[in-house]
Amino acid sequence: MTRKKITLAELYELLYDHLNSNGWWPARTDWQIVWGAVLIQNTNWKNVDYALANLKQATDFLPANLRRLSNQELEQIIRSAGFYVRKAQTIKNLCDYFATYHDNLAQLRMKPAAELRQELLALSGIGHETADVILLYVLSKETFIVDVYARRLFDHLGIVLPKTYDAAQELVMPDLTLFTLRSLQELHACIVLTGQTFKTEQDWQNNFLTPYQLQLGPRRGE
DNA sequence: GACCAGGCACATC
DNA sequence: GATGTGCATGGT
Repeated sequence: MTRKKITLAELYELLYDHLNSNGWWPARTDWQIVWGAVLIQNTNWKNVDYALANLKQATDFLPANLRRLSNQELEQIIRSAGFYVRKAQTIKNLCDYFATYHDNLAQLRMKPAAELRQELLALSGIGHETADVILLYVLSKETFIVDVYARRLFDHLGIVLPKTYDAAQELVMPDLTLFTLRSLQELHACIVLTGQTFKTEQDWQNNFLTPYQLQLGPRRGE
């Protein structure tokens, strides 16, 4: 059977209508999002939740308080999230970075997205995905997060994304012009939710997305 | 007990 | 640039 071709915007509408995304990164404050973005790297949310609860207790998520902790202390606080030596160092690196802006996120948001991305990627422990999470949810920059959930969903909709992060993102980027910051956050939330909703191959075989096939817009310069 | 979960840096070819 | 490996916990 042939599947109906839909655009990314149409896919977003389908996801929005069928899933209760409640649309946000699960966190109350900007700082909590930043630390959560690091802690979630190759881990599950439950383990991260334990670590975040400890971190809130110890620091209220404030960078100024985090800086007072030794690496060893921080490691024990976030231990449950796994890879804790590296993640503690990464959080410290972010603290140093934010310190150069006096922990003023409003000031950071005034800088261009490309510049911010470059600065974040220069920090050890911050890769493309983590940088994009911080850009999209904390620094109010419009971007598309290429995570395993996005790859999996696109795959089931007939599009295998390129292996390298930049190439994958570039392929999706032209279609993002129709999205607002808020809807891009919602889109990512919905995509994550598909991954959490459809776990087995069976789940993917028969669901509200089955009749559709994604068609992305032309790439720049083609 | 094996396998997995919203990565990343580094070594090697 | 592509591919392989170590990092570590808690749930199923």
